[in-house]
This record gives sequence, C-alpha cells and structure tokens, in this order.
Amino acid sequence: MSVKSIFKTLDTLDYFLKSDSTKGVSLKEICDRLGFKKSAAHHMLSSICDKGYLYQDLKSKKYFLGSKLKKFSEVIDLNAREFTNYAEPFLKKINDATGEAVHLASFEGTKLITLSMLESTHPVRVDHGFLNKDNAFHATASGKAMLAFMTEPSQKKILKGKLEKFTNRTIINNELLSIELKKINKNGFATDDEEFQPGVFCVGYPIFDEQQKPFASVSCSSPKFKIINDKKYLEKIKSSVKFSAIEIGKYFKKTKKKGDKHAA
Amino acid sequence: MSVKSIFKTLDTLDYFLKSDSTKGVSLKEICDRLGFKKSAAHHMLSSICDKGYLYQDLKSKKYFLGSKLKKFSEVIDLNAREFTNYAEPFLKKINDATGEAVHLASFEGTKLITLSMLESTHPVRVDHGFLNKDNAFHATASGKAMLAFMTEPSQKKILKGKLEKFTNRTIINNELLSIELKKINKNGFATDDEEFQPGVFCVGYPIFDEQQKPFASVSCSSPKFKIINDKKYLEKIKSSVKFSAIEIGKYFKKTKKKGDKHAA
DNA sequence: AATTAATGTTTAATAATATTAAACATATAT
DNA sequence: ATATATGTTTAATATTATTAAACATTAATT
Repeated sequence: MSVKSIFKTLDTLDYFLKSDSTKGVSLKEICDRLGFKKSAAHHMLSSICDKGYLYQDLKSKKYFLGSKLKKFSEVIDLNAREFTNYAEPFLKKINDATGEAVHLASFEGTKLITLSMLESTHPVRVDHGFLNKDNAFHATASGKAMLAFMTEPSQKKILKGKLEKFTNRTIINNELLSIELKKINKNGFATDDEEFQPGVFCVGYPIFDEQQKPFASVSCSSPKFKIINDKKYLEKIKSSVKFSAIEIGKYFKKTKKKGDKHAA
Repeated sequence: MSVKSIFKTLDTLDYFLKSDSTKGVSLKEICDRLGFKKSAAHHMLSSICDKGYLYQDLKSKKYFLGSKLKKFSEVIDLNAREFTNYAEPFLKKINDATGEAVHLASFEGTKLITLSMLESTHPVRVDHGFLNKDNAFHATASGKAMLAFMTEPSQKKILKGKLEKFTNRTIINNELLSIELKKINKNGFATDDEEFQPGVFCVGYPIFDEQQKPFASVSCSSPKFKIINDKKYLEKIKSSVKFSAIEIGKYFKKTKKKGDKHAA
C-alpha cells in the first residue's frame, strides 16, 4: 500500500528542489503546480512547518525550506562522495576521448541513482537534463551493467512489478531481459540501444566493491546514428568505458572494508 | 488541522538524524522507538522509499537515508551560513571573556532556531545538549530579545496558542509577557531568569538587519547562583554580549541588501 | 481612500484513507 | 532442523484527510 499524504508531502518538498525556491513559494503556486486544493495544501504545509522542514514567512506568507533539512547532509555518509571524487577524473577521460555524455551510476535499494555526470561536448548532443532514471534499471546501460552481476533475489526485487516501456525498444519482457542480462554477465558490457531514449545508444560497464558485488557503473551515451555510421566509434567508446571502469574499481582495493551497505 | 501521517513521516526522518543511522535502521527499531505498529510503519516506510528520501537495503532490509536528502543542502540559501561565519569570532569573544555557553539564534516563521553555539568552559556548566527551543520564544533570552523588537502582528503570530510552561518561572500570561517585552524594547537587553531551565540565567541582545528588523540574537547562559553571588558578574556578561551583538550587526552594513526573507 | 480582486485560513460534513490484527513469508538463531 | 525474530501482505474497519463554502487578510486598481 502507498500512503498518499506521504507522496503529496514529499512531492511538495521535491518541488522546492526543482523550482527556484530561494524567494519563497506561495500556497497558490504549490496548488497550481502540484494539483492540490488550497485547503488541503494549507493543512499539509502547516504540518510540514510544524516539523521544521519548511517554514512560512510571517509577512509574505511564502514558504521556504527549513534549516532542518540541512542537517541531513551532515549525517548522510560521505563514502559515496569520496568514491565519486575518486571516480571523476576517470569519467573525464571518457569524456575527453569521446566527447560524449558520461554517467556514474549506483543504486539505493531498488532505485538507480546518478552519482556524477559529464555533458557531451559535441554540437549534436544527448540531453540528459532532468531525466529521472529511478525506475530504469532495465532500460539503461548503467542499470543493466549492475543488474547483470547481482544475485537472483536482488534482481527479482528490482524487477518486481511491470517494467516501464520508455521507448518501443525497451525490454519489458522478463524472459528476454533475463537472456539479455546473462549475455551482459558473460561479456562484461551492457548496452542500451534506444531502450530509454529514442536515438540514444549507451554503453555501460560495472564497478565492483571489495566483495565483488556490483556497486556502481560507468556509462557513455551517444547519438545512435554515429554508432551506425562508424563501426569503429562503438569500439572506441567501449574500450574507453571499460578502461575507466576498471580503474575506478581499484578504489575498493585502496580503501578499508566499510561494511556492506549495498547488498547484491 | 494537523496531518498525522505527515507528523509520523517527518518524525521518522528525524529519527535517522538523532540515531546513528549509518549502519541502517530496522523496521522494528523504528516501531519500538516511535511507537508505531509494524504494519503501518511498513506502509509508511515503503512510501518514503518510493520517493527516495529513504531506501531499504536489499539484503539486510534495513533503512538508510536516501541521497535525495543531500540535495536540499545544495539549494538552501547560504546567507545564514555566511552570517554565522561572520558572527562566530564575536561569539568566541563572549565565551573567552565569561567562560559561559554562548548562543546565536534566529528564527524561521514562528520557530526559534539555533545558528551556532559555544559550550561553557567551566567545570559547573549549563548543559544545552539536545534542547529544542523551537517553541520557546517566550521563555528564552534569545527569543525575547528578537520578539521585543518585532511588529505586533508578528509577535501575535509567534505567541498564538497557549505558551508552554517550561519551569515555574516561565511567563505564560500574555499581559505579563507584553509588559516584559516592552521593558526589553526599552532597555535593549532580554533576560531569562530560570524561565526555560531551572538554575539557568541568560542574557540576550538582538541583532538587526538592513531594515532594522530583528534578524538574530546573541545570548549567554550561566548558572543562576553565580549571578546571585556576584553582582558584577552579570554586568560583565551584559557588556560582553552587547558588544558582540553590535559588532555582529555590522554584518548588514557591509553586505548588499538581499530581500527580506525575515519579516518582523 | 474606497472598492475589487486575489490569496490565504478556518470550518464542519463527507468521502477517502491509513490502520489494525491476523495470516503469511522470510531470515536468523538455537 | 526447529524455533524465534523480523519483515510483508491482506481485507475489514475506524480514523483521517479532503472538500466546498464561508471567512479573513492582503494586494491591486480606480
């Protein structure tokens, strides 16, 4: 079961992230953008303010993010940031070699998350602006690269429920996906052949932690037509991605074991 | 009206702040500590995870703070931090001169917030550990120092509802409080004579922004018996607090006008 | 300054939701 | 291998959040 008022509450907080909320957000704006009734929204906002996650300016009546929310960043473990810092120079190498967009992904529970990204430097580039890949484990090279090396129970949890069809090439059939994952597991690479965005082809490679479990993945996205027109281009991307992924993986050989937050 | 499921949700997130949540928190722990039924808590946690504010480890089933929460710190305006940095050397001066605990407070909506604090360096010291002053505007020197210089509508909003009685000296009568605030407005200083914590006497002084509205306050807390035994001690604290507060207030003369987030 | 428009707040009836307890499943410990 | 802990799901029920309308306040317009 899902708790609707929680969704509304957290969608509201999300709205403060997306919008420029530094000058405050009005009740009306929240209602208009999120489709709430003003009375219900008012009750909701009052409750959020009671807990200090937002506050309402006494004069303008606008809502602002509360300093309470700043405290979380102090507590959330810094391991991910440290890892990302280590990885970034290697992501840059792919970006330099190919000029294409590069992503460093990981996961939290069943959700795919982006740790870092570099934009394409080409005039014709893939726009990743505010794409949410949360539930695109099955449709992205980054997601499949990790998925393919997880245990079956973990795979099942992530793939539970119907798989969203992002394009007409998205694999939404569990048998076909299973075959695809076995193939990836065998040859190391994952690809996304317009399975998430039309016209976009991606190559992904996994990164393993101390326990040889998939912890993250590197991917490179390029316009599909380039891949078609120039067979050597794909090979160039693959070798660059693979090289960097392996280098980034050495992070786990240089640091102490820190408990297995990520199960796979 | 207050929305219970929002309270439960945000109390749950708060729990991750208070506890050492880096190794994850179990469903049972949340139920035990927050008094929830496991089924309801499970629904709640699933919903929070759906939105990425928490996530559940696939293997251990424990819950962790989601990286989504980190994003807020990037967005929340840095003005407060900049101001606090500016203020801290002056807080240190009070701390050096008196050895007592020093606080820099501000407010968000109707809530009192602590921007910075320095511990007492004396063996017999006032412990402020995890005191929540949110609703103690009327019972603290920091709160009253700001309150006394606000407009009447602002005062009314903050003092709406019954005033909590923290000690037997807390002023919970609105007429008496009004007289007290007028007195503070007249002579500049606010005091807290065991009104928030028994045995603790505080001195507070307001800090005004570019528009001469109270933006923050400085306070110094000492054991009451010291104040009683040594009349000069109080004078020493007062002059030190006043000096620093005035110095900190110069921050607003050195920076550009940045819009009035705080109304008073 | 007075009138209108717009936004925010409160209310009490109603509709929709979250909660419960119990059955079930899984994982851990003995 | 069995028992115990913890986590998950379900469908009935009780509680809660929502609604619409009245009200209040603030801002804009004449």
